[in-house]
Amino acid sequence: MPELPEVELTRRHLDEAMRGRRLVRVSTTHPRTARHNAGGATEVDERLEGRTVREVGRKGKFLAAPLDDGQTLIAHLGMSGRFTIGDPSEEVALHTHFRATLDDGVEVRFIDPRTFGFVAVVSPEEMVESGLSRVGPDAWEMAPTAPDLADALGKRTAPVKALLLDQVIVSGLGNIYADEALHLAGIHPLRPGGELTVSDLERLLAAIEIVLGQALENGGTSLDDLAYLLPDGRAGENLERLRVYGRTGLPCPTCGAAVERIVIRARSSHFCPVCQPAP
DNA sequence: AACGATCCCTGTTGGC
DNA sequence: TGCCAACAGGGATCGT
Repeated sequence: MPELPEVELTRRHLDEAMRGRRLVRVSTTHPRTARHNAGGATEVDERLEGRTVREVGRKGKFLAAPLDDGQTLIAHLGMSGRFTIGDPSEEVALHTHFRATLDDGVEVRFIDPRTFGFVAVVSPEEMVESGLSRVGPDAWEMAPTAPDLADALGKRTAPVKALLLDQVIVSGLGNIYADEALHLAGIHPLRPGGELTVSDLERLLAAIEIVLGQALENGGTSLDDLAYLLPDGRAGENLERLRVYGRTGLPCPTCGAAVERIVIRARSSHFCPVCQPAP
């Protein structure tokens, strides 16, 4: 699944290809991909065509590209979305829902089998109304300090795992890296968020930085099913570096105990029962 | 307000 | 071997 590292690697490729480029022709071909614009695919295409991309940025798992007229192109990879950058003559892959031809002849495509992702174009006013304005501090670029995080968690009673997935508190973590960071920090996923000490949170923030940094260095995590691929078609190599995610029953890399799996908020959580003591 | 459940979707997997 | 139900999950939405 694309989480912060995969989105960031995608951003770098898109910025390289799109910065300063004009969108000559845009074609959105799936209604769910355009669902965040009331006018659907037609509106997305019309509002994007002719615009020039200033740069491609990112906040959490959202890609946000400001345009020359003040609008912003927003994209989310959902759980199966990926971009490709290439020649318009290349064969169009199944589940290609968005295509944009740039003024240098390059074509950017969005492929998303499960359609959890989307492409949207918003004005500054619409930006305020959109979910993007509510996205919290980016876990990589502007991670909060431990005291700030303690403040944000307050007396929250929800499991820390659920709170890490809440993009309002810290943005960019998904199921894989949340599990990985909690393991590295030695924190059980069911610990109530508000009960974590500043010391716990310092270890957690350090773990998040390590886990995300390692994933970025390794080109992201490509699961074997709906493999996440970089825009250049390469697969990430971080899968083999995962410590607990998807490793139920296998030995914990730290102590050797069998990794366990439980369900929290309808999401699988993997943890070591020894290194991450139950609350 | 906070929390938890439900829904969306389709490729893959596992059980019979 | 073949079929089909179950599973995976980010975020929006809704009920409590």
